[in-house]
Amino acid sequence: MGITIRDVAAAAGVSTATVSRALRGLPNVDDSTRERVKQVAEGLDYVISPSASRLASGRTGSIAVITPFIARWFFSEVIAGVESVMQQAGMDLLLINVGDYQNGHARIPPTPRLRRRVDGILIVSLPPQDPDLEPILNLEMPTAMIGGIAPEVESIVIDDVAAARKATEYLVLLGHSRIALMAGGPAEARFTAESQRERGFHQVLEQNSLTEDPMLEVFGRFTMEGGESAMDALLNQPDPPTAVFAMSDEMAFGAIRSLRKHGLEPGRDVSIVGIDDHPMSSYLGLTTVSQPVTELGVKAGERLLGQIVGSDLQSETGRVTELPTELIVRNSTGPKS
Amino acid sequence: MGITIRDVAAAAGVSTATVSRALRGLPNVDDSTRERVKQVAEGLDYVISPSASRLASGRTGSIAVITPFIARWFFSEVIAGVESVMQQAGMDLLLINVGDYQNGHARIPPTPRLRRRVDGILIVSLPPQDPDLEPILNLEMPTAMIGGIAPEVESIVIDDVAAARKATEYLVLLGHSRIALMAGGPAEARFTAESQRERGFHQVLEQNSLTEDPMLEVFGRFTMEGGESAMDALLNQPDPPTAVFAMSDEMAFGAIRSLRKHGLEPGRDVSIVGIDDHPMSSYLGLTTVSQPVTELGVKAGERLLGQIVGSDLQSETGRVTELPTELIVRNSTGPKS
DNA sequence: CTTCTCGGTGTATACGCTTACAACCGGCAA
DNA sequence: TTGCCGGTTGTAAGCGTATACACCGAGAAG
Repeated sequence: MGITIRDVAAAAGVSTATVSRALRGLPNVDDSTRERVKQVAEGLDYVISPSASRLASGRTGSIAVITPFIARWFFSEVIAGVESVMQQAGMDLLLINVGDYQNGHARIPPTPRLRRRVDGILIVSLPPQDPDLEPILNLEMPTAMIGGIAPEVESIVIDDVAAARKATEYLVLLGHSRIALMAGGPAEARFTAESQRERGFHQVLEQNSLTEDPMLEVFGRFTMEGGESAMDALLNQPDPPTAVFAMSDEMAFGAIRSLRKHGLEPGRDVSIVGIDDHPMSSYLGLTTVSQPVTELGVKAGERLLGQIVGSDLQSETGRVTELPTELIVRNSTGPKS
Repeated sequence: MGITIRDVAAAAGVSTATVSRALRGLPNVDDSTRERVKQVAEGLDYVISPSASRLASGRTGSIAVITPFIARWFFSEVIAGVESVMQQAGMDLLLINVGDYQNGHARIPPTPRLRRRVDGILIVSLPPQDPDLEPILNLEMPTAMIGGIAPEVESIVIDDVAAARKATEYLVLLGHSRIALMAGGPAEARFTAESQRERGFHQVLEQNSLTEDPMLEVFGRFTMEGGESAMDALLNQPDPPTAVFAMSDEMAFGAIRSLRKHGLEPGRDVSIVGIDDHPMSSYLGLTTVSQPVTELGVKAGERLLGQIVGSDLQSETGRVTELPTELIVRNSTGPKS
């Protein structure tokens, strides 16, 4: 049915080996020969069979992207970034959604599916210490990670401690002293980023000799709804905070909504800072610490490709690349009244 | 390096053929034999080589999803839906981002990449009449489409005419007569959905004997920014509309922002209706016509799978499935003052 | 008892490409 | 003239699985 490399070889009057070499741009092919082969291949409308190529060469030409979500903003942006790199490199990307780790609905990471199927693995925002991840990391395959650091694995991250510090310091600068922390969930089973952000938050409190009130730590599951009810809870306390550092913009959106519901004005009555710079943030006037999300995907993709093609497995492994973040002041923050 | 089907066969004391049959659940294998083979395979930590399997069987076990965007809300939701189906079916999905058709930045759809690489193709929201799409549709491969209808291709859509009618009728019901239409772009190179929504809009105007003012048709490129400037333009007209039907929620968000910027209150001074029921819509109180986005992906995935496995190529082809929409009234709409 | 049927299994080839290795060829140094 | 060398090309052996076909034995049908 399909036309094969043999047809091309016959038509061009060369051997299949030469066709293979010519078409893949290998050296050791005479220019005129290569040109002729290309012409013939094009004329015959020949397209290589990936399965055959993969079987013969042992390279799969695809990488796996393992994420807890596909549709959420952060993840879809990251995936888009990775895709753009892989598209250029001619690599396929295999989307693997393991479900929401934090809430325990995770599917087990399908290690066996990966074994002979991909040349590299990109892990996005999964807790590196998760036991389910171990078999994957033990696969001895080029691997990169976004938003998490594991030994021997190349990582692309932002400086989450610094990001949290920027947010918190700004709130302190505005005169706030009762500052709430809106995390995703309790300390168990936290993403790396989450722990780091908490660390940065606490550092700043400490350096400014502010007392830490455990009542002011709430969980918003990184969703708008979660953020809203977390803020509700804060406002119902006898001595509510005057400022909130939310670990994500989406939680911050929820918090703002809660404020409005209680007749409070963000930036005047209560200050809110998020992290992300979600497209809606400028819309809602949310002060936030931006992170280059698409860029995270692009960089990680590039690094992973580097590992795969140039076998710099040795030199690159374990390297950590930090991408910059920036405080963006809008009007969800203001001086303590 | 890897262990192959031969190793399993030897260890289980059967032929490779039997192993192949046993592991894939084919009939004609004795239960006890099958069990033993499975045990051995598991014990040996055997995993099948997809490339070999694909080469031998001719099935690739993957489908292509062709979209103009990956990260935008609608598309990432659709992709998530498709992924969930494919994951269950053990199919890989190959993401192919062709870039923004409407704005002409499109990469050419990579037909050759598809030829021997996938068992089916899912086209999401691309204009079916686009000439670049023709080679893909001519591939004679199981194909499905979301948000577009082409002859001989199975389609999953919403009734865009009806959706637009619901939105527009509601505005008319509220007493509005100068109603603006916020489309994505000019009539050339429109998505199917876009044309249909325009049709529904005009139908309602006509049925209510409302005059159509060409000045009241603006373009927002389906983005928030686009919606904002389109609304700006409307408000700067000598006789601005009292209501706007936006073809997407994101444009409606922009429109609301524009209103606020001009000191106007949505729902009181100007009414706005969108389409989508984007998660932010409830947050912003946007009246909208909801569509089951993830469900579109799920259904399309299922139908495509149906074509691929059961060779009901004949019966399914050309079928159009409509998913329901619903008007959701919030407070961006109100009676004409 | 013979013949037929059919479930279970093995044999062996095909799938389409990559690549190690061998072969060839012209030029150039010895 | 001979030998060597590097660039170019061909030969052929896989890569790991699926599957058509042959085969075998046992129970059913006659």
